[in-house]
Amino acid sequence: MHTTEKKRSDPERIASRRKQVLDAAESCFGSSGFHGASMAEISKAAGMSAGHIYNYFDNKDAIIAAFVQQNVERVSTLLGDLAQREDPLQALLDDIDRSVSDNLQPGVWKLLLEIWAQSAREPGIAKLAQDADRVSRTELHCLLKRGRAMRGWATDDAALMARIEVMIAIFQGLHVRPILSPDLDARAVTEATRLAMLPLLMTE
Amino acid sequence: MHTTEKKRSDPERIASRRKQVLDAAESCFGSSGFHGASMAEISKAAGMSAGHIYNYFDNKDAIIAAFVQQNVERVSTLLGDLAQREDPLQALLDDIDRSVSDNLQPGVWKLLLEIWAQSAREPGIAKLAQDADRVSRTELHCLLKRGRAMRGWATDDAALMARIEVMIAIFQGLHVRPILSPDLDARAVTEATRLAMLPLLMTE
Amino acid sequence: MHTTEKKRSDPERIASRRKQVLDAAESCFGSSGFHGASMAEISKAAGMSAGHIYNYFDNKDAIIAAFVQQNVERVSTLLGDLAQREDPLQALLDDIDRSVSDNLQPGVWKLLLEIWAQSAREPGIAKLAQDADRVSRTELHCLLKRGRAMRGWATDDAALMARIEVMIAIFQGLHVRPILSPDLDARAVTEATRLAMLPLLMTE
Amino acid sequence: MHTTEKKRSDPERIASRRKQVLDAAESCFGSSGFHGASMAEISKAAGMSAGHIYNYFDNKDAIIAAFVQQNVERVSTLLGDLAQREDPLQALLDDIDRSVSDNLQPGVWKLLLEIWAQSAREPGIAKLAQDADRVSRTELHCLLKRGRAMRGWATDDAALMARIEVMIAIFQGLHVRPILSPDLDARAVTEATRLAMLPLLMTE
DNA sequence: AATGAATGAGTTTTCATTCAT
DNA sequence: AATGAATGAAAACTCATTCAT
Repeated sequence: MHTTEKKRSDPERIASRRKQVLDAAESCFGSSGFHGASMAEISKAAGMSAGHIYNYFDNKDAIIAAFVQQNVERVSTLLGDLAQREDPLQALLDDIDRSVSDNLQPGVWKLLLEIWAQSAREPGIAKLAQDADRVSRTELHCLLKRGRAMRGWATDDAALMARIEVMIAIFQGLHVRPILSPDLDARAVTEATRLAMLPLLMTE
Repeated sequence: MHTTEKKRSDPERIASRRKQVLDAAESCFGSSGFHGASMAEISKAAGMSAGHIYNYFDNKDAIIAAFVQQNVERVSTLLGDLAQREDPLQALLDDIDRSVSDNLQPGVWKLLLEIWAQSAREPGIAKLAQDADRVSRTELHCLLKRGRAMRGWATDDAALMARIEVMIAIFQGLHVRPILSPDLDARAVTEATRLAMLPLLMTE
Repeated sequence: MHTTEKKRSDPERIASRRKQVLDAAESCFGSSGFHGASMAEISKAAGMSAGHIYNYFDNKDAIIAAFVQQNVERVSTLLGDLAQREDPLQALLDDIDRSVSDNLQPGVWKLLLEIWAQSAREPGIAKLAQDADRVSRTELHCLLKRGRAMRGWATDDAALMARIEVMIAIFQGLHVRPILSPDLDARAVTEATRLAMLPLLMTE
Repeated sequence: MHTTEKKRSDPERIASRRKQVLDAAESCFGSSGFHGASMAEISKAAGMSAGHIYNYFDNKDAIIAAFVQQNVERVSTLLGDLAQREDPLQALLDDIDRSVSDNLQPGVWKLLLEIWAQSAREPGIAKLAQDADRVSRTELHCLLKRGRAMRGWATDDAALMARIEVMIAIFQGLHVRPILSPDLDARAVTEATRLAMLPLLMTE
């Protein structure tokens, strides 16, 4: 049991255990919300005793924070893809189909709403979310600036940033729609979204 | 006992007491969220014992429900104004300045997020919010159809409804932005919003 | 309103109000038990505000006590009837039919059980019930002694009192039976009761 | 950790904890009644925090139910003894001394009254008590029928069952007597009880 | 005499967190 | 490393009782 290998405590075992907890938390938070999910529930889903979780996280808030961190980082990944593309403006337009239908998926918006609502209450959570959002905005700003440069358009940084705010608003707003309008027509909404995005992206 | 006024029992005293509780709840919900706000906290803010609140509301959920109801009804009022205007399409465009800065007000978005998150969890709350949203959508649909008719444009109902979804998404998304991007430039965002709204409103 | 008559406060109006409350209490106690019946419930049944009841009773316990008092006194009335009869032993036997079916009535045993259980907890209530029971026992003892004298039987007071205890036990036990054995055959039980009573009454 | 014993988790530790709670409940229920006994009181008597009790019982009602179940089962044990005896009729007569003095024990009748009163209110409790009572009646019916057969007596089932009802009524009534007549003469009552039981048991 | 608004103490119950093993 | 028994603080809610009117 203690030759030298595997079981010996620290390096990646801890990371694996934390992931195990965060995955369990994701499922619990999704069905019950941050408050509604009890440590007992999470520990059962994680296949780990409640007490043991405290060896990996200081307290429940730390789990929430780590979970939020993990989720706000996901967005960056998406932007990374865009950065690879030749013409980012066109790429964004082309991706609208996929983005819209992604955003309308339940299970996604449930958790995002939970995160946003929590950000509105807990400054600590707000900071995490704001930092990630700022990074995304900046990255997007770079991309778009490049795309505009390709087309020979001058860029007013403040104006472009405002357009980015509205573009993100559209997608984040689309997260809210399925809650309030469960029967919306996803295909038609995709069309309309493209209509709104077009001037934001393709106008000098 | 004085003239005819206040004190003796039922008709509007109850309404006034309920309002007193709902106002207190609004402030507590705003700072602590639905779950975080305790009845003790609310009762203190309402200047009323916790036990007494139960003479006006069956339980805490009933307070939340009444609060949500009150807030989702506010939107209808706004649409009522629009209905008065001669050219609703133009009116919407003209109002963007005000709408955007309204949506960026803190205290508004805090509570709306709370409501949306709660709708994602509690079917009862979801129903309230969905019903109100449906009414607003329908009303808006009427208005826009009329505006389009004035211009001699034909209307594909499904397509128009999808545009409405996106327009609402923009404004609801703008509620989320100040949480994640507290330093955004409201003026510039207003401009960008107009840019996105234009094709949704003014395209055949 | 204040000529001299009626409304002028004290003498019997108070008694009438108290009765009004006690009647209401009887119905509430019957359906909810002493603890389960709230003052609000009682006050509604009495057609009187909760606060006003406190002008006639010091507190809820006083209502319970008065109610118990009222009920334990009822028994005395029944014994009064027997005292009129020429041959009390025979009278008791003759009355078994009626007594048994009385005791099996629901609504009677519910309240009696409540009273007995309360007596087992509250010494104050116990005293009321014990005093009334002692009076009944003594009265019954007199009656039976007279009946035995008529037959020329000598009486060992202690032994006769013990028989009385058992006779009362039979009837009080019959109060319990319908709770535990809701389908019992009342006619057949009457027969069996007579069988058990006979030696207690008619043996030298 | 020592040998094989106690400490580690489930099988009988839970049973032991439940018993610990039920014993505490017995003492609290005895002095304060089901309603009067608070979880705080019970938890103190059980030497366990109130919250912890909820790991063993769903809620207070479940404690009451388990307690009632435990108590109504006790009766069956007594009947089991009788079944062993050669002549059950004679055995019942012989046991009257012991049965009567058992029934007059305080602490027994307190709790039984509580149970009966609770049965009169809560259908769930009523069912437990009725089921146990039915079993006892049936068992007793068997025994007596056998005893009668030994003597060559024919048995009218309904009539015999009615006698059983009365016999049980006598003993259950004797539970009530000490509350209302605390100074009764136990010896003399035993004699009188035998007098009443005799025709119920020994008559064709 | 009468109301019912208002209180506050007390109830059951939940749950994050700790700690002996 | 891992458990889960145990705690204690807080939550929502109820209700007898009081008191201004």
